[in-house]
Amino acid sequence: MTGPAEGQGRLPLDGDAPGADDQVAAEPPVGRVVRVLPDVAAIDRTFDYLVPAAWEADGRSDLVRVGSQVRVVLAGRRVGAWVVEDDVEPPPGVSLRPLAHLGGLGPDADVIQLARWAAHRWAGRTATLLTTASSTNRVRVLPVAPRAAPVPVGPSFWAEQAFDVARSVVRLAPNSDVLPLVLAAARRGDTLVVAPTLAMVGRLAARLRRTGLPVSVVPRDWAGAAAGGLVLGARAAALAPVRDLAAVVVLDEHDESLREERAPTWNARDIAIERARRAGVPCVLTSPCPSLESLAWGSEATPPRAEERAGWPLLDVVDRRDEDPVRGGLLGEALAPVLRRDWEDPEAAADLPVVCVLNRRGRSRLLACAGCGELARCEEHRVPLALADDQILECPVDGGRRPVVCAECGSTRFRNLSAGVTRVREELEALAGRPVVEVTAETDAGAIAGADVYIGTEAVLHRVDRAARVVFLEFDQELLAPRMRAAEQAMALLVRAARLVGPRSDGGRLVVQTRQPGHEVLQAALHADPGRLAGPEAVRRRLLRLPPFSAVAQVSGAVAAEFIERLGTPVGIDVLGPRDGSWLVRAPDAAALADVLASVQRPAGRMRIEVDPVRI
DNA sequence: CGGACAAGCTGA
DNA sequence: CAGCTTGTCCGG
Repeated sequence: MTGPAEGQGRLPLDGDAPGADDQVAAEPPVGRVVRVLPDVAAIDRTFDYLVPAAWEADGRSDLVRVGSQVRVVLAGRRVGAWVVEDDVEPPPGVSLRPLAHLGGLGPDADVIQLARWAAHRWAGRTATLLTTASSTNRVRVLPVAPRAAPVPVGPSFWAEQAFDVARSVVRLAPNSDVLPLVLAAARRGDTLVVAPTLAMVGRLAARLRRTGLPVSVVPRDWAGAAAGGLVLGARAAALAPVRDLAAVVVLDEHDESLREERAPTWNARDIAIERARRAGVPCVLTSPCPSLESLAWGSEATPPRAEERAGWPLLDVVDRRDEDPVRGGLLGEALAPVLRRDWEDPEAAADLPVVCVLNRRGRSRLLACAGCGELARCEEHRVPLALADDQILECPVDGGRRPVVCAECGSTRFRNLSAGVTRVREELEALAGRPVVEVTAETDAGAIAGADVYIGTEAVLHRVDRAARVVFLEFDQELLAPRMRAAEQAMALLVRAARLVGPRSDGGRLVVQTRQPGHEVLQAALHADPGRLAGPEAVRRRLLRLPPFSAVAQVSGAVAAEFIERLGTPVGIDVLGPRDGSWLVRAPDAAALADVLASVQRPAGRMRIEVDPVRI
């Protein structure tokens, strides 16, 4: 058994039926009793209530079903709750109170079980996930089930094939169309489609509706989803109602938007996978750059080389080591023609802007050798070294120190490469000879319109729809970020940019400035072959016993130390830290990690458990 | 979480 | 030792 520990603070397991000792039922009949899970922070257990006899008369009792939202009086106050079991035998000796109020219909028994699984998997409360699984407005009657419409036959053989295996990872170039795949799924019956952003969901829903298929977008149309047809949504859709689930599709499974940032840090991809497994239906993940987690989970289907190449833009790698290391700023000579839109076909993309990306995120300063331009980096951990003082270079991973000497040429002079967006904007303007608009996550939409050149952090890639060129002014920040997933995250940025500029056949082109032109991420994008990154990355992760070859949780907060102490070091579990007040708990796999995190009681006080942390 | 209650702290 | 604070427990 891998279920949660029994007893206080945990929901009963399947088959953990009350009244196991089957005594004579001598109690007087009390009427219908339901088990509810209150939506109260710090309570993760169930309570039993009577369905009021008066509800029989007006039909309200018919709406008391597993999943229904109700209000109950608990410890003297009215709180929201979900019915999680019907017709239960209450434990002896407790006086039952009646339900206080009926809300609307909620997630069905399967989704409740799924939410319980997810709460255990990510070490959080079931109620948090049930909130996500529930309608935002009250639903008492489901709409009439839509008539099954004929699904148009897509032109793609690969789309049909994807569903012949239970676990499929379909690699699709950034500018490939996913519609054939969704149609192939819809041909099997009610399908759940999870995408990272609502923007993507909206575009896809509009196209599907034009084919005449019944489409519900959650959370807006929760009731429609429950009634039947295709169900689309962002990450919360993984827990949405689907009438008769026949297939599950997760688009852009590598995208970190599929992961909830607040604890429990559940990932919609992993919930969708589990949901399909429980329902015994095929699950297909798509991505231009499949995550190692997905590749470990399912079988990868790759498109023909020519087709995949066609879906990527061209990539211009500007090797900044060649530039004058003393005089050169961020903006080398190679950028001038791009910024002045001085390219072969001046008509192409005439109305589209040039988008420049400069990530200040992480604030890690890069040091480049003043002699040869090589970056100061730790060979062992592949991260940039920081200047501890004037004489010492320090590795941010293990604190290892070495003298300020370039590993390539022996020079002892280094230059700091940091430069803020604001200053660079002015330099860009001078170089481009036209206005340059700065875009950050805070820039309001009205200010973003009609400029020829934009500059911003990676947020700019979310704020602009199309571009003639995307230029990464300083990509080494991404490639060398001291995070386990730095390479995958850098790849995801290139994918996003690739969609802004379009495929190479439409003139799509990316420009990346780097001092590591041979880096696997750049080689993968250059050759439109993400396998060139995934292969070596998997080797590294396996060697370091990092996910997906283990499962990790980060424990932080005021009472983290006490929690870690209670945890001890069970067999097969590593506890690393503390580092900056937080610990890492590592287990062989996600199930073992969940079990160990649930094996001890949490101390009272503030604590955060981040399962599958992104920034380790 | 928030109410109930018990165990500790203070002050005249 | 009342009156208050702080801590711990528990809710049907």
